[in-house]
Amino acid sequence: MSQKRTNSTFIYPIFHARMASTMNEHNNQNEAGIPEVFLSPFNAGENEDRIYALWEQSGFFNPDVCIEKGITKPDALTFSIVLPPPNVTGTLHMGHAAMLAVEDILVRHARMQGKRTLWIPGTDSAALATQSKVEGIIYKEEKKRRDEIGREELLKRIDAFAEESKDTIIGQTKKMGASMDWSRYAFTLDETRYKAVQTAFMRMYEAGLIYRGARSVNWDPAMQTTVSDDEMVYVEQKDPFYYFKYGPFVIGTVRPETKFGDKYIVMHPDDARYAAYTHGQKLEVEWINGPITATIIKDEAADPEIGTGVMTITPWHSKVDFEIAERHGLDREPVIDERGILLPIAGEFAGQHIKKARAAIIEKMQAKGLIEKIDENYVHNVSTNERGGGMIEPQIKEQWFIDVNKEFTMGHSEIPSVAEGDLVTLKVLMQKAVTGKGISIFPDRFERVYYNWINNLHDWCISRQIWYGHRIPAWFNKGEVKVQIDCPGDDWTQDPDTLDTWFSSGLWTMSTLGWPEKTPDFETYHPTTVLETGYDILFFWVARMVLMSTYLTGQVPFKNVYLHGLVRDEKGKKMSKSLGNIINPLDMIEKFGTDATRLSLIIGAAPGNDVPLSENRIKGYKNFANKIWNITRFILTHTHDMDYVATVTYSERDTEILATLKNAVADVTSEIEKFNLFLAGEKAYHYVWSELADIVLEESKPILTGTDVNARAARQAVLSECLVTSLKLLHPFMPFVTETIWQELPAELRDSDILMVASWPGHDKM
RNA sequence: GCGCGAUUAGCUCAGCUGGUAGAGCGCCUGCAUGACAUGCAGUAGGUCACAGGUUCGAGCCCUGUAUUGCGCACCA
Repeated sequence: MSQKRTNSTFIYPIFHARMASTMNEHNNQNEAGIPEVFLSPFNAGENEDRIYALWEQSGFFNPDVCIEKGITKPDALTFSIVLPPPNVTGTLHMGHAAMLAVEDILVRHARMQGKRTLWIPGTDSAALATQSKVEGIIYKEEKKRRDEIGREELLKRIDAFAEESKDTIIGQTKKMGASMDWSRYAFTLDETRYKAVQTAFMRMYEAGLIYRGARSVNWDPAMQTTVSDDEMVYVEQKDPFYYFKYGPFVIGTVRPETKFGDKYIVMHPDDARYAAYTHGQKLEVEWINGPITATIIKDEAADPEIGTGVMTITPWHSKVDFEIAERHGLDREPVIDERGILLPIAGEFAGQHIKKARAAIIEKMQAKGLIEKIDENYVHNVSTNERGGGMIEPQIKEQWFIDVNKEFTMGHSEIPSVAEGDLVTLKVLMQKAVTGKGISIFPDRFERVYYNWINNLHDWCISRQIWYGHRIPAWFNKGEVKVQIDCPGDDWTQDPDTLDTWFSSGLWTMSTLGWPEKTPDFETYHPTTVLETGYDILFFWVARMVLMSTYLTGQVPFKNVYLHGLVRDEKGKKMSKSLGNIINPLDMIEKFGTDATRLSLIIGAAPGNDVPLSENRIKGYKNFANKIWNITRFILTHTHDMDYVATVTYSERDTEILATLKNAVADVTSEIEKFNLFLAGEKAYHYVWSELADIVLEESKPILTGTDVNARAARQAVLSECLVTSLKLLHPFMPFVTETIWQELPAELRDSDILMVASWPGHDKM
């Protein structure tokens, strides 16, 4: 097939001798003077790895090299961005692909603008997720549980596993064309990052912002660890709802197994039905395991509208109950242990697992006549652990917390609307970073979501009972606690707990740049220019980085936040294994090329909106890559005899074409700068296809084959300009096809050997 | 319950500070024309959810309603 086409290109026998010497050496040309590669359609698979290697070897991913080689001026504006580190054990999915596409576009654009551009790659240990994955493998293969393996051995195994799978995700990231500076690769658990975590913990502890206390936490009995509020998922479930006779009252519950020790009866102070009872009044009631002395508590937390308006509380196993108990200084007692086994307070049921005990408890209560009625169709939400899916059991436990409401005096501050010496809290800092415009969030409606979340924010429980992660720099000795990095002495043992993975993630913009040391990188690139991540991670991560950075450095972590949407299937459904609708980015790259895959994730994907993806969509952009290829072929075919130094006189139409081109450049540039990549991509696409190819090329045919030498020369110059500029314009979006073409262009047309560092059109190097 | 969105062509969505409705895909018709059939030329298809209001003028601004998605809280 390509053979046939070769023959068809013999039409322009004129061959400029000058051209031959200026062509790149590796180019094989046919007699028409254009590189042979253009005679068959663009083949992404044949070129992508070669092109990525070319970029990598050039060293230009590293801004220091760009300065060294004179590509970037040392005093140029900076553009910096940190990669949201994928889990070290993960594989690339469409969400990553979308993220990499967006970030790479921003980065390539900035680099071409001559900015001092840094994109730092890294991976996340993702403590809980990784440990549970490895534990799962070990259990499956060796039938061994955590305790049987031991801390040291398990950590060794996890490290090995992480090291092994690290290369997978890195390799896949490169496939997407991501132009990151691999020499600055960071891992959340490496030495520099560990030091940042310890330093942050120490400083916040010394300032009283981290404290240790016994509070109600979310306990996962399956994974044996606390879980943060944000990592809980609520699942709707139908359970019987029991109405029990509790003395003269009727109380309701779905969880009879927690009720053994209930001895406080809570009612709203204004509830007329119970006006006869007074706060603190005691009465004897017959209960599951015999008589109990109950106390009346009047508290507004009791909603008169719900059930009978009366409830008993279990402070140890419920957050709300815990708060009521706090308010009134009530006793609290555990009923269920950390593994879900009933404690001695349950009498004859002690030692049983709650799941099995429930039926027996109900049976006994039935026999004692304590059951008023049972509603079998009660639907309620139960909380589960997002990672692993286990039920969450509130427990009171001694843990480490970050106090978000404690007032302190602000130190050094570069945050707008926060001055040194101001009395603030962490919550206030998080708010003011955004209200003061130190940080802008795109799309801006998420700023309101962000405030909403902060207003509801509670102290953050940062300790986890898992082994993989950053060890807490705290030491215990007979009830005494010391917070320091080194062991204080023989009698001291380190807190076995590790930190919530988001604690270290919160330091990411800082730690990747070398904080707490005052490194040149930190001085140059912090605050970072933009943080790009999914809107689903606004609370987990974005807010935590703001907290950490504003407090510890007096700087915002980033000036802009770009939130992308979720990649869904073509029907708008979430991609999941169980639905079998996952589109694997690597398959798509294989099938349609990276450029097509990238574009399909950009065009039509407004920030903050979910993007429906289908193979068909990607295929459409593959066609576009080929279109660019053929535009090049056409222009090269008609310009190979061009005289690059001759002055030409433009016709009115020539000038108009160049003006249209200039407009397109201005449009695309301004949309990128406004973070409207979906519009920028669409406009570039539209210009190249509908304007350049469909109109300009078509109308140029008679001129190029005509006899008017001047008109022809002028149009040749115009088309060359259109081609070069279009390649530049498209490069951030479609780096591979544009660079592949660039490498084949005559030297006269190029202002740089590598398109990646060519100058952005209409933009002199800064 | 509180908050944030969405509702525009068959589908997925754009539409910037109000000025005659847009794209991609799909559909239909024609076309192997020397860049490209991974293509070209064209056609059809919309009371911009509904009801009011502001305005010379509203898809866009205001009020309300409906439907729908998401987040948070509650969940005795």
